[in-house]
Amino acid sequence: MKLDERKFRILQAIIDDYIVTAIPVASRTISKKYDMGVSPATIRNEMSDLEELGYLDQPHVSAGRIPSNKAYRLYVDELVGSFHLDEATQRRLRDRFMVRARQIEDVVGTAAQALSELTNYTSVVMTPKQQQMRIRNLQLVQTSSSSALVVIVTDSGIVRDCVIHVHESLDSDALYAISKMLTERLSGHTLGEVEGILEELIKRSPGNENVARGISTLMDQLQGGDLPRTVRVAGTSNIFNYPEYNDVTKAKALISLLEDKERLSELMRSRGTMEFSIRIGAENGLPEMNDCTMATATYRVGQGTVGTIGIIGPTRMNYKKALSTMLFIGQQLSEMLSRSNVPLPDGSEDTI
Amino acid sequence: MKLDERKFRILQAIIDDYIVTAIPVASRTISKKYDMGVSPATIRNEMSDLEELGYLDQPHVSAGRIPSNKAYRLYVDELVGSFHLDEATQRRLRDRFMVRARQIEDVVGTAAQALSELTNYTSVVMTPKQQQMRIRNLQLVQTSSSSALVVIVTDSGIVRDCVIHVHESLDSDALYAISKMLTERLSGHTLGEVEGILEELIKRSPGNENVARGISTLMDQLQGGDLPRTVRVAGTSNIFNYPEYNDVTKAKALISLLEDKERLSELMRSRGTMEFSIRIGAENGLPEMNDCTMATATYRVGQGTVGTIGIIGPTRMNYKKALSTMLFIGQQLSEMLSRSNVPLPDGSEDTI
DNA sequence: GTTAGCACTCTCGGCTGTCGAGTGCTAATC
DNA sequence: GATTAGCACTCGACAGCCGAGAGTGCTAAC
Repeated sequence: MKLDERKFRILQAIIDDYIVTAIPVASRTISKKYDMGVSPATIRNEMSDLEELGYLDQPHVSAGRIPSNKAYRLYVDELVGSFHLDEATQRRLRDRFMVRARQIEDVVGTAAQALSELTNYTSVVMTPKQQQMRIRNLQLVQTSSSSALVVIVTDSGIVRDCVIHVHESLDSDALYAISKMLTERLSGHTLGEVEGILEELIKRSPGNENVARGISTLMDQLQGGDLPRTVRVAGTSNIFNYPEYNDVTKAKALISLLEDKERLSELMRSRGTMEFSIRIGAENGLPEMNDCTMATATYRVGQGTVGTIGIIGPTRMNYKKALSTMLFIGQQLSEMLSRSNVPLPDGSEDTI
Repeated sequence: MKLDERKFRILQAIIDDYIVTAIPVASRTISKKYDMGVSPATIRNEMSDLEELGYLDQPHVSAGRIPSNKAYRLYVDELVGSFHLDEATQRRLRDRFMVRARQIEDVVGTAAQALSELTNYTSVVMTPKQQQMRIRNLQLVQTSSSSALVVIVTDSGIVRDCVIHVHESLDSDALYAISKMLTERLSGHTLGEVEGILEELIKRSPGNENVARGISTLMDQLQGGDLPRTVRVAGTSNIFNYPEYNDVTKAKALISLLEDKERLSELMRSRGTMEFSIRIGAENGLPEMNDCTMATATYRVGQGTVGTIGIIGPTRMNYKKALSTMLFIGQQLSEMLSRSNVPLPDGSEDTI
């Protein structure tokens, strides 16, 4: 049996209907509401075929049909490429991203917020691995007589910092001198390369061992090799908008997952670096995500560095809207973080 | 009718029982389990009196009694002063706070996490107003040819930063010179005083107007006058541990509140600066908090600056445990943030 | 003042019957 | 051969009912 034109249209209609109503779709509904030009009985025959083909499920014999995950898969595969966000929303989003970026976490927070508000689903945004970022500037700032803050500015204007111990004999001027020296050596290199360079530095000028080792340890932290990267979640309570999560234990399981940043970043990391990925229901591989779809997309910071942005919603999510919003925000994020100058709004007053 | 010794003991027993079981307490339970030495019938008479006095409610005629908010109020008032956390937990908590503090947000995050894990309730921690913090050091770090990061280190080792525009003619050395000058002028002053000082600076040396104005605008932001201050929430999913929130709509309302940082900080701000405050049910003034107790305590950063730490749980919360944990963590937080040196763990290697 | 005894009330779970929605099948029709 | 009308059938949702169990309030006795 093949999936001919009409079967496909019927399947599409069923999915469209189910996405908004969340109740099993009856043959009569399709026949009337979607103007198929055939009677319910015919639709029923087709539906029966579709069920046999694995595209439809039937909760019980006297209920309508609901799309199976296989159906959603077909549906989104068909959809791919047709994602376009209306101009008005695009404009509004662009404005929203015209803010000052400081720590990458802030930008990521804005993105998560926007994404969940626009889609009404829960959004998850993960900061990228930072090995590929290039250092532009490094500076030590005295925080007490024996500690200093290392501030690293990367080529995309992103700032990272960390407190380290310093020897008491080093005053502010000495730290500045060290900063200049380090900036000279390290600028243009990626965070990933720093370790090697510092090692060499230690070999060549043994006097500075401690400086180098300090920075090196710091780098490890900043790269966050195996550490859980920062994950921002927004719109958690949105899951209650969907009857799928009227069941308290289900809701609890999902919310617990959203709170567990480790598992969540594991989940997102497993998507690899494909431009985008959609996992429907069991494809996610987690029991608490069995009636969820998680869609993710990557964004770029500079060259080669990727972060992940995603949405979590019921399998019957409004794929078209959700995905186009997500992809657009991902683009915006990439653009904003890859401009070598952090943009400042026009008319900004705080100029020195 | 007065609340004599025995009535009080009975009330206490009812509350203790209800706190753990969450089911209405029967006269027989009290008589047997709490060893009152009188028969259920006597207890019933007393309970009847207690109900008349407003300390007990009865869901329906053939159910046991549940404590009213008035009862909880009496109970916690009686409890005040007897909060003590066992040594083992204290030790564990102290260890947990022996980490590197950088941004105040990080410390606050740790505190929130610890509080929710230990109590099994939801925790909320708000960063303090920062007007009262004293500047120790200020440094400008070049982030691009036309922008710089202002890093401010306060007397408690807390770091704040912000990006500002700078004139293209200023190179790294020039920025360092400006930093030194500003540090000299501003160190020892509170963030709140900066504005005045900068104004004077502008008057005296008109050449530097832009510098000063830039920093001043920044200060406004950092103080966050009326801006919502940072609020960290942890253990959201804990609310599902309590049958009070088996109702999805209730859970949704509360979780939405927890997500709305503006309302949440408003709620916490309204507590004033008392050492601690406990609001039971309707005392919170929000419909979604009607079966919740919210307990808050203040913590200090340096002198005069206070932040708020709090827990949200069902009205029948385990007050003794919850409050002693909260108060202890508040203390730890104060201590850690008020030590003028940010502590570093022993054996730390990253020393320059 | 305390308590035993008992009638009374109310909730909860299980069971039943009805209603309505929707299907599957068959036979007639195009 | 595809489509459709008609009808029997199935199943879930819902309301109503019943009995069991929990717990009280009251009364009368101690």
